[in-house]
Amino acid sequence: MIDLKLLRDDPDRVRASQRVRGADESLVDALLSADDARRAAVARADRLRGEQKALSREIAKATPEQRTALLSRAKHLADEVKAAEADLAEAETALRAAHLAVPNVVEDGVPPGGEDDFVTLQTVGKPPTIDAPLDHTEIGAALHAIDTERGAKVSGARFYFLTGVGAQLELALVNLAMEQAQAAGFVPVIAPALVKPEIMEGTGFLGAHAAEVYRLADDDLYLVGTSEVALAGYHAGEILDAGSLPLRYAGFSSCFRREAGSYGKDTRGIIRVHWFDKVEMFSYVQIEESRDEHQRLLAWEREFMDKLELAYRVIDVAAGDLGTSAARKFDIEAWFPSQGAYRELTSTSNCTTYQARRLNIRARDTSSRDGKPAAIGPVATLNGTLCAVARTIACLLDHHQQADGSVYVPVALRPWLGGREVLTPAGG
RNA sequence: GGAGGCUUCGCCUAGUCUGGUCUAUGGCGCCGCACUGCUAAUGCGGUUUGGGUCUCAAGCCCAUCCCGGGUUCGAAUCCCGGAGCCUCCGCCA
Repeated sequence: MIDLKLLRDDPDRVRASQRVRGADESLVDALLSADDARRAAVARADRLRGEQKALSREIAKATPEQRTALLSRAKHLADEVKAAEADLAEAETALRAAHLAVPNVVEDGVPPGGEDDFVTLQTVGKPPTIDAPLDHTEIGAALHAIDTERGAKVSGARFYFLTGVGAQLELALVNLAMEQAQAAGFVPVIAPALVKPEIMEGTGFLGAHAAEVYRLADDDLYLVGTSEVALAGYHAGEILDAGSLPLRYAGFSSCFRREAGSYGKDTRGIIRVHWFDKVEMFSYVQIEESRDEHQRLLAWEREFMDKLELAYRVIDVAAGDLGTSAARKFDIEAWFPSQGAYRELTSTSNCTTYQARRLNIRARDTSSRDGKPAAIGPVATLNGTLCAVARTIACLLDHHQQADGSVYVPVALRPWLGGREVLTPAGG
């Protein structure tokens, strides 16, 4: 949810944000009038409740003779209070709906436009040149590392088994990612993959992308599409000590996505699947720190790409392609030789205070008190992929394939793969 | 899955039976001030959170006793539903 105070003080800024997103500007005015309506309803309900309180105090002190007269007045007033409270509840519901409909205000400098209007910030490394490259499905099959046929037999389309060196690769990547995160000061976390509706809603995944999310109807729980959800919910409803910020967590969990509406896209292999494991970075920081933290998350993502010895580019995602919660987003896209294209491997978003407002996560600043009450305000939350395992494996096999059918193993991964420098097809 | 107990403003706690200055008690912690020639002791004051109003300062007002309903002029207190925690039984990796 955006800051209503900002909206009242500077509605044009919010309108401008809607414009670069290609979103509906009239939502801003709808929110403004819903805000006015709620405040009017609050004023009226508060006034009536005040009268009611005063009157009921009189009744408590009144003599039995006075009481009868006061009671009839009080009964009438109670009806009015009830009606005013009903109006207020309605106004609050309307405000919340209007509030949720407005996405985060984009950061200055975000490229305007849609999916294809990203700006490439940096290109790193040289894409390998291989004649007639195989794709990761073929390589994975030859290595007996990826079995999508049996994945389909057991669980359906977009499921897979990682076997042998494929399973080892997952563990190697997770270990490498967790080791790097811990060295950078992240608290390692194994997070639940099932969450309650209010947490899923608070992180913004039940809005426009609700169809992407698996729901367990019998238990009213949702399967997370990323551990961002659990890591954001971790401090929901809490007031953090500002002195303890930044708080950084590296969460490992399975991720589940229905991939509704992506039929026919990446149907081969494990680039786009219903389930995969992921190591996700998540930071809670003061709002003034959020831009710098975003750069740090990007730097840690790049560090990981460098360890995997991949050629990649960093893109500044255009406003229209940002999620609801994000004020800015950087993606890292690595080179897939078999596709002759850069494909997204990681993504980092600065959600500023938008997500924290929804989840009611605040910080108390006790540093500059001088007898004054401590300042309390929402924190900024940021997230970034460190390693989305399945897609990263797909990229590694594709990117590091050799002419002889073997796959080069990046130096950083070798300690977890028995020191192997190449992966060789069985029997080849 | 079955039975019982518990949930109060950071933590602990009084209050719930018997509805009305509960405008929520006390302790700890924390903040400020005073005093003693030092951050210890003592004394005094302050200390939930959100919202409304406003010369966005003080003040005033409203809400908030796990959550949601209900009864009532009036609910921390009574009734119904739900959540979480604990104990025991059952089941289970």
